[in-house]
Amino acid sequence: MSDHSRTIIHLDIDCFYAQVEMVKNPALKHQPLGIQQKTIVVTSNYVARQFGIKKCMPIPEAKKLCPDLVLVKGEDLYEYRQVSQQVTDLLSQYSQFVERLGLDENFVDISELVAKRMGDADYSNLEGFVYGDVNSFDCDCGCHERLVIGSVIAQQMRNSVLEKLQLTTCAGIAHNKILAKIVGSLHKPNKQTVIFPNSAPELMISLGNVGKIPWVGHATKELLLSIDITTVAELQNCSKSQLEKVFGKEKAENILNLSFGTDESLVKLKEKPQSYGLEDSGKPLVTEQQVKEKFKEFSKRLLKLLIEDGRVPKVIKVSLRRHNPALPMGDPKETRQCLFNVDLSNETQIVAMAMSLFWKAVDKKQPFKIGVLGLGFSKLVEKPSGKRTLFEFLHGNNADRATKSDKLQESSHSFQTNCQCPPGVDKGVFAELPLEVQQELWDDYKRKEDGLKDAKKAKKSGTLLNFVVRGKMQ
DNA sequence: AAGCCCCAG
DNA sequence: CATTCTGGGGCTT
Repeated sequence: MSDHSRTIIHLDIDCFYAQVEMVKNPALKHQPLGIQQKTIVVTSNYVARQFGIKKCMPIPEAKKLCPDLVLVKGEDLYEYRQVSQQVTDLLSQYSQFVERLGLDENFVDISELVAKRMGDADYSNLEGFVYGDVNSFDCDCGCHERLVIGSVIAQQMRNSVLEKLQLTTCAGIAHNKILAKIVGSLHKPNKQTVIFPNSAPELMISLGNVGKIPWVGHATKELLLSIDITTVAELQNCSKSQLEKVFGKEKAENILNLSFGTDESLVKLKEKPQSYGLEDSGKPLVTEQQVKEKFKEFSKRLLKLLIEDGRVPKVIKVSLRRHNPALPMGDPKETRQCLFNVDLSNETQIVAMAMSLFWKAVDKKQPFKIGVLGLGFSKLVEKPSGKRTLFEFLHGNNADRATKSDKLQESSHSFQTNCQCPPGVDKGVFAELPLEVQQELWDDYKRKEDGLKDAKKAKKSGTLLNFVVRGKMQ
């Protein structure tokens, strides 16, 4: 018998972008509402869905189905990202193990909280729907009691999200992630569903096509098709050796397990994002100036995100897709990235780095047509404490005038003794900078070098901590 | 470390 | 107007 010791909630915010817009403007609540990105409706509220509006539906088609459809632009995800983080923060009151999936979903491992409430009479009545036949339940490991308590906690969680953030949600409660995610989507919107372990194989079969299994995407589906497997039932009945014809040993076992609703993967510790990126697929860009303008806009928006995050990036990445009149499916993106060894100093410098990466991918002498352009930052490291970074200095973050001028004086005393152009900085750009700014760049570079070493140590001990706390390696 | 692919919403 | 704008992880070099 597999392990049922955990209790996991999957929480999914109903039609997320649309709900955020309805909170901002309650007049939209009773109108059909679609969120527009470029030429499509990416999501819609439930009023609009009654008209048959679907995810990623082209605007003209949506308007035909529902002439009164109200459209709100949602290409800048900034506000959605903020509300999403508020939800995750709220859930963190229930457990340190909260894992985000996109902006509108969270897994929460509430095993500890459940253990504390076991035996409390108040927590003995199941909340919400149950998938499968409760009477056929036959496991005596205590999972039934834990999941019932889990359903009560899920209801409290959803009440809390509704009260504090005015958002309705769906929840799935199960002993693992995949089952929690699947059952949560059975009753929508604003409902919750629990599944007991013995109903797992039946739930999985009810999905029908293997593509409905979470983590089985297009590529995996095609590989399964190549060995004549299209349904979950067929997958459950196939042998591991058959799967190993097209998958590696590990992946084969993993997929077979998933088909039975078996999933040992852990809910990861809540973490800040590992990267921030922006991209735009507007009209094709054909001149250097157009590309530069795009990068400038991205830089502004990314700087805002990074200031709020508080960490600084080590890597800058440019991504692009060449405009291709060819067929719809493929998304062959090219990326160029490099170490970004200094703190972000200003927009101009970021744009300059982005452009130099751009020219690594695109031949400067040839005409070009860029369909999608993106800019991102990753390898985010904590800022050294105490001293402000150049980044904050130039953006006036938490800086009073006296401190600023003190800092300049400090710098101007020492710049001649110890200052070079740090690796990763354009030598020409560096030479143009005021001497005290050059010094600041160099100091920041040295601090970052030290910070990186610390970060590596911290990562190792973090992993060890997980092992000690959870008894398993992530 | 860089670049691509696959997964998700 | 014709699948958007993200973010995480793995594999190969």
